[in-house]
Amino acid sequence: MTIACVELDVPIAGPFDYEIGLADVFVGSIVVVPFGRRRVVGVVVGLADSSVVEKSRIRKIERVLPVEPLPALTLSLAAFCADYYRHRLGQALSVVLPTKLRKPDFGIRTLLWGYALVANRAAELETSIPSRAKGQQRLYQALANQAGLDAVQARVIFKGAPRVLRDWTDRGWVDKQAAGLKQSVADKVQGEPPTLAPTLTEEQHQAVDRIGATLGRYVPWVLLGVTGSGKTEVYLSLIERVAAEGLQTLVLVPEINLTPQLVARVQGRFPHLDVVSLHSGLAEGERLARWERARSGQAEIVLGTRLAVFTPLPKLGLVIVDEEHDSSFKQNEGLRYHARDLAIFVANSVGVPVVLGSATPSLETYSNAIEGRYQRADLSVRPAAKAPSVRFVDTRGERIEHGVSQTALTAIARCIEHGEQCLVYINRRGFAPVLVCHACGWMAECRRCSARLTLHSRSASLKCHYCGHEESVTHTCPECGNQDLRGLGQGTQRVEEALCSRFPSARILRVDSDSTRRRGSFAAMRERIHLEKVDILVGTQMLAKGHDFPKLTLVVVLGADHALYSSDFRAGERLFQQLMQVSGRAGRADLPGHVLVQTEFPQHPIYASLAGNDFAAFADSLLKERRSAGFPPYVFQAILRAEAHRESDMWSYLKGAAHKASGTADNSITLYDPVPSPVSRIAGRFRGQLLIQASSRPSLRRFLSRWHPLLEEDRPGAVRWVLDVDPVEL
DNA sequence: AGCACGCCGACT
DNA sequence: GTCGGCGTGCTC
Repeated sequence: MTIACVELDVPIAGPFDYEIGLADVFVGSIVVVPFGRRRVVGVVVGLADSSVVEKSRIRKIERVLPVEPLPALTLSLAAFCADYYRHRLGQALSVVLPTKLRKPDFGIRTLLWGYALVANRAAELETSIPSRAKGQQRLYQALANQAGLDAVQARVIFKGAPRVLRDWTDRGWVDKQAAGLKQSVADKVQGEPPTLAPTLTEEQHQAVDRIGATLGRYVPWVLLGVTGSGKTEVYLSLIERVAAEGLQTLVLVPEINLTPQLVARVQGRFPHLDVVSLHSGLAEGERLARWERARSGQAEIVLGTRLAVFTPLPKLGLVIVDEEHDSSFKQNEGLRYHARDLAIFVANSVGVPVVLGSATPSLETYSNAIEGRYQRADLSVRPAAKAPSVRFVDTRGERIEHGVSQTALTAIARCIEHGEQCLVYINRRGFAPVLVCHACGWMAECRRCSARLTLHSRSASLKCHYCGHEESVTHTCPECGNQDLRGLGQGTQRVEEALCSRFPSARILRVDSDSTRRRGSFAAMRERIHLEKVDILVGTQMLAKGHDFPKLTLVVVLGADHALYSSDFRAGERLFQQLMQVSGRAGRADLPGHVLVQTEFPQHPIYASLAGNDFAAFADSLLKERRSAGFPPYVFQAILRAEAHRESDMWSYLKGAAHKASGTADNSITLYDPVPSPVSRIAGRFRGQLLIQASSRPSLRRFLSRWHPLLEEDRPGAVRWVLDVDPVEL
């Protein structure tokens, strides 16, 4: 075994062969190798006695990073990703590694070096030491007597040791080797007050028992629990059982500010267990330290966003995906994976159950449940509250004031009078305010993107949400010279202003990404809401998810209809999920909740299902539609996305790709024509896409494995392309 | 992807 | 005369 096959984070097909030398190298070892004129980190994926590469070209592994090799499961997960999502293995492996481990200099500073005399040159070294240099002599004696020293010991013997040892190493008298890792970053222990497990409801109990009975083998579960039914309690009970066996649980959560709450809850419940959370807000060192705790098996509970699915867990006993329908589990750049699907792969490989929890599962998951591929456990009772009543305000028959109907205003007024809290929820998608000329119809658009600029009245600026471009508001229409430019559309700011003037004495809090950034942390806002220092909350997306606001009894939904116009076939599904989620915020124990949805289409089937609080009816009707229209989950999709500065380059590339596809596809594949992307130009690049549909997952994979290698052939240099397998957004 | 080599334009 | 533009070619 003199050759290591190493995968690198480079866009060329690997693996690359390297000579092993003296280092201890295993499959899974993370190594630093010379590559061209630089040094890069790679992962050893194989060992061999010989290589087909010409001997003179093979270089040597520089060093092995001072961490344990990646376990086989992690390697096979990366291999699956590479194959399924048509990505290079080396790049997939790089995604798996914590960022700290992607740097060739990792461990140079934290590494503890060991020094030993080079046997046949010891005499030479000894004679070189001047008789005055007592420290050097002591150092030499120690090296000779102890057959080796690490840097810390050496320093104790003689303060100038590091310098001298480096000098001796350079002269070849002393050998330097990694002797281990310096003490790792200390973990922060959060002092959460311990909480007791509540008594489970009959339904929760049943769910725990049924799922618990499948521990130890791969069984995919859908936990369909209406908002407020206590899914988390089911998770906690299962985690407890798994931990009692000495096994680990992986909990995946959406990418939101909610993670700390869940961590606190889990830690509070299991004060004696090691709970590790992994999310994007962590410093690199902290992330690595936590990753290490998970990888070593020390942490019993690993809770994190999509990236956490790659954490090596030696004693995995259970996987939980909370809010499994959430689109933040899909990564939309680089390796375009779906963490929920990978969680299923992981559970299947290890042989443990996976629980997909949601009040509104994705149709993919739901159809798996009703067709019996997944087991299903339902929580249909809200122990703490009744389901909210849902009403619709037909905006065609109403006077609308800054986007808010009279009916809604009246309801808000009544809510405040009762000393209760109210949430005005704005469906943000494409709902941002724009600057419009009322004389000629001109709208402020981004010069580099096919998108309108969003008006931020507070900063008097126009911003492009796609390329980040920002300019100040003009007061004169560039088309017709008119001075009467106005904001159109209900941004959260406008609604806030309107509500302020209508309810001058009410305490109004706006929660969106802008206001959160400016007014401090999200946690502080939650605190205010909890202490009932807020009467009216105005916000988007951020407010929809899993917060328990005690006095919230009224939810007003604005801009829901936007989803009904969308070209994305999933828009309806997403709207329903959002509305169910946000309605779930309303009402607690003794205070019944009300939801008011403003719409021009009160009789639309989506709204009817929402009023009945009936996910099943909604999902069944959508599934029927999807089946007859030939959409997922009944077909399997991939999208080739291309972009170029010159539109014609992009089109000719996509047409070429379509041509290659038609030569590769069998009759299970449907090829569509290249079309412009929904935002057809971003930052000056024209974007188009080509949709592929297959009647089965295997046939899609077969097709992609043949088509994908052709996509790089005769590509005009200026064209960039990516393949998105199982796209979530069109 | 990086990184260097290389071959043409406007500058101290 | 050089600094620097990005085309093109290579990486075990």
